[in-house]
Amino acid sequence: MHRVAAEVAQEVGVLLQHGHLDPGTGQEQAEHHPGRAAPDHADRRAPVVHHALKYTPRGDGGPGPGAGRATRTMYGVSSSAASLSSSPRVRVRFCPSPTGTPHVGLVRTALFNWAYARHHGGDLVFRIEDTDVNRDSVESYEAILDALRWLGLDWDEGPEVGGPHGPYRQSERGDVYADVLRRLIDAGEVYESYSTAEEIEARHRAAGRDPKLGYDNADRDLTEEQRAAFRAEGRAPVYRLRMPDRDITFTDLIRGEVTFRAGTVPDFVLARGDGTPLYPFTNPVDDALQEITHVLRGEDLLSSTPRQIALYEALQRVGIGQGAPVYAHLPLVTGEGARKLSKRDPQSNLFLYRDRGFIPEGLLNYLALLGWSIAEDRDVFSLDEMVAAFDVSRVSGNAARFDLKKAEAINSAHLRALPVEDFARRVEPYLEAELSDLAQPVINGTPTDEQRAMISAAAPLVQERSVVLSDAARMLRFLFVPEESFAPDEEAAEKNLGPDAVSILEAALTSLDALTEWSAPEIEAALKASLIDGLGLKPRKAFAPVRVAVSGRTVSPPLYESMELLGRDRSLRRLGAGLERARGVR
RNA sequence: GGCCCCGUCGUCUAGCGGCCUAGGACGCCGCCCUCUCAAGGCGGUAGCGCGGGUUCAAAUCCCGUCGGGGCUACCA
Repeated sequence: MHRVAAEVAQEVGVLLQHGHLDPGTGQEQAEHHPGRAAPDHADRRAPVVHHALKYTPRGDGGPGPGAGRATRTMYGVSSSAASLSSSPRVRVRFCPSPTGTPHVGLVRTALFNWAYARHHGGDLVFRIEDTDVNRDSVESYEAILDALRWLGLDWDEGPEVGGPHGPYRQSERGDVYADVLRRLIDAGEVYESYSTAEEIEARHRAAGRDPKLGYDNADRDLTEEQRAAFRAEGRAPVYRLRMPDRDITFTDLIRGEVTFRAGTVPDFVLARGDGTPLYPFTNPVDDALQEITHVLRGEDLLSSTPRQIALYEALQRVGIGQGAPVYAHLPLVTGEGARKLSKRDPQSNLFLYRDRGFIPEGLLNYLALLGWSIAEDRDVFSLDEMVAAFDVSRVSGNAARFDLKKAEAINSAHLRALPVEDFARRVEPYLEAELSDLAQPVINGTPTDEQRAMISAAAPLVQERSVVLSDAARMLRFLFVPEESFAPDEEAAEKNLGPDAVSILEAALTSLDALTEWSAPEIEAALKASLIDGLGLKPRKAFAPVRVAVSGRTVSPPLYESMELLGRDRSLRRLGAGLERARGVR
């Protein structure tokens, strides 16, 4: 499943074609963050390298992805030194927390980060934010890896590929956070706070303020005596960052300038009393240490940005990182009722789409449309085209509703565009699943040569009638079901294999039995002669019982071709069985 | 409640002061094609939340208003 070196190398080829640096965006970075535009690439890395070396990756790595990685690095070096000095190499990250099943919103974020990195010839860092032992699971972690591989979204640093800034799982970075926290405390940036939620609320009420205001910064200036007294009571502190007493403004690539007024963001908790680091702490710390330059994330995190910016500034004062990255807050993906799509929402489950037979090309294309458009009059495009065109500043700011119908339409366009052999190969697992209800498995992992030949022959008949791969599998089913297991769909039989069908099936059987050559054109001629001309029926009426008797369904591949593929014996036998049913014998 | 974001067809969007009697796509409706279902072809339906202002000119800029959403944990 994972990309082999050749594929990676191929993709680097694509990068070489499309990966020119965009001078416009480079310029913007420098404008938005003058402090970041370090004159010298090496200088910029210097303070961080010290830290990275101190915490060498442990279990994370294995060797890098060999040739592919080397090539990519060479590419990075070969992009002109001038552009490197004026705009630092783009480094973005994708940092899910492994809770629950991968979510389409999560994938959209991954896709935009991936596309941004590839467009700019930069790096995508994949980091796992598993700091909540109560919610994280290995199943979820593996599901995320599975999802990214299935989609073909690769990463330059992270689990399984390693990299110079590991470990890439936060659960393995405890000593990093402990050390950083120590430095922030020593520098007076962070203080111990002993207030309980009840006490904070009580203080607000006593002062006539809204009790829901949140923490009131009351422990900012506790004396050592006061702290000792709290400890003597057996209370454990939490560690809070001292927020600056001024407005915090940043320029969001999608939303423009955003300002949070001084005093509206309370001092927040970085770590529990026992030292357990929390997300608002670990996330910026790792972004700083891993030299992330651009943060593309969901709008739900917009309101935590001022806290993070304050943290980056504090980190910089203690010699860690280069201040805040550039932000782009992507619009939320919503479901019914304009609400944020949640993990509880069934339609958010990525694997549901895979199980139905969405293909990565189609799903990714649709997800890209949730907030971004490639051109005024176009919405079907490849990943390569997206990489070439992607510009995060052109992403829309409004929330986007996930529309299954449109997703299906985009997917079917990609499905039809597949080379037919490719399509046939991709149908195989779905066909296996389609047939898995039978007592004897028909396909076991890999189809036999004979089965493959049948799939290939039938693929052109179903490819353009399928929206998802499971549609194709369902239409192909009748070709693979053993005769003893074959039974028409009950509902279809009810409607089409009744008394009316007797004369039709008799006539069809008679004319087909007389054929000396079993081919689609011969079958067509025989059927038309006996049913349309002979019985004087409308085609629609005439062919329905034949279709149901042979394929078991009212929806099938084209009838004559289907019968040719099924073969003379099986076709006639099924027509005979259908006739018996129509006569009420059965 | 507070802070912040957003507001163009039912949905996703194009639009960055004149090219807009607002373009595309999905959906929906009709017709054509037709052995089913699709696909394909042709046509149609439908939108700038509201009110002020700036301007010769506003969907586009400003203000207000209304509406929707997000966040508001010792989760991420």
